[in-house]
Amino acid sequence: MSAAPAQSRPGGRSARVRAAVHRAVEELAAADAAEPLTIPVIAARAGVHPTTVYRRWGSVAQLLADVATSRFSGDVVVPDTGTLAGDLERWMGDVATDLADPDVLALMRATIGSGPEGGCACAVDRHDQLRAMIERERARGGAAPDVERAVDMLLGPLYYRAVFSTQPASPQWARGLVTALLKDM
Amino acid sequence: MSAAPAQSRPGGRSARVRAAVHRAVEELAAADAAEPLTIPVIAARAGVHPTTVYRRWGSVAQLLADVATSRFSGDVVVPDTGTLAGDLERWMGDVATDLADPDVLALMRATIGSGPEGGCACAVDRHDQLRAMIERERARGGAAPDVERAVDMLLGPLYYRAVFSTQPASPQWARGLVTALLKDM
DNA sequence: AAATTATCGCACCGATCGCTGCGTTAGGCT
DNA sequence: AGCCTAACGCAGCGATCGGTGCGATAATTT
Repeated sequence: MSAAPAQSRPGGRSARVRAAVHRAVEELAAADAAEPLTIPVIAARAGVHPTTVYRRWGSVAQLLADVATSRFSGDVVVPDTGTLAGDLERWMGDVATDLADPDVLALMRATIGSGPEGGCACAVDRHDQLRAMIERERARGGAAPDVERAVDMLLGPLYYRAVFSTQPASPQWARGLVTALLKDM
Repeated sequence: MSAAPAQSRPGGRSARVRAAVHRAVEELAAADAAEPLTIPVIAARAGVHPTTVYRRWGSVAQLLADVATSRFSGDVVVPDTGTLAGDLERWMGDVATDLADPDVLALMRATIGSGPEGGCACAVDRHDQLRAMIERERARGGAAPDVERAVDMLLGPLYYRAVFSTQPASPQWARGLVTALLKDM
């Protein structure tokens, strides 16, 4: 007998159920809060029994955090154009394009409202990506602004417009933030 | 008989009930989502019958929007120090101090999650205040940055840190954003 | 291929939610 | 002071939610 044989089973049907539930959450969050966004509703849309959702995730807040973490990680890759300005401009354009989708925004809003950890789950990955680009530029020998300052001047305005303002955050405008950041340093 | 005698009655008990419900929403939102934040719970905490809340507000989303509009309007006054830099620094310090309260943050998060209009309800007043200060400086004959740019560089980082980051937004740091904005223009 | 067991579906229960008549209280006006 | 009616409290009604046993299914290992 072994010590710990196989504690988890992440293949096949489990993965399929997980994908269906994630998709249902995104679709329901996109339907501007007309749907109550509760576990039976999510399960019904996913074609899955509510019991499964209760057992795997426990609460809507945890489910939303899981969905947000999956959604806001990995779909934007860190570019490598050779210069920090080029990297940042391309990356900001991609992030802005991703945030232009109303469905993505709705998911983000719902996640923020679900708990204190929700907001961080939407942004930590972007934070890490930004730090990676800046540290790479420094390793290359170039001058780069502080990560903290870059977050304030790039992610700050972008996410503010997405959540708090009615003004559109176009990729062109987002790229303009990069030049404003790199100008005075 | 008059045309429209008295369609509303905002005094006395109605005002008292409104204040109690608003207070209950703020307190429940501050109790980090452990409470379900539903109408019977809000009414019970306010010492008010649930029927009243259903009739006056209809849904939790509308109630939250009402509370947020009341809370994020008027508690910060537009200063008048004579210079734009002085006005902005004092104002940003006040706004940052207000946002440092975890209860205020919890209310903001819940409002954002309640509907697409929630985010705007938390920021429109600050937007107007910022525009007022900038237009006053222009009427004074001085040079002032674009309102749009000021929103991006001041409100953007401040609200981003409040919602998406774990980094504290101290009043000193918020005042520093003003000098960074006014430096390059 | 057979065994093992993590995972899912089904039926069901108590609790709570959202909402609606109806009577009562108390602001606002003459 | 007295009337009028907006606003509130009470009782109760479907409907739905969150959660629990128990058997069935299928992913993984031997």
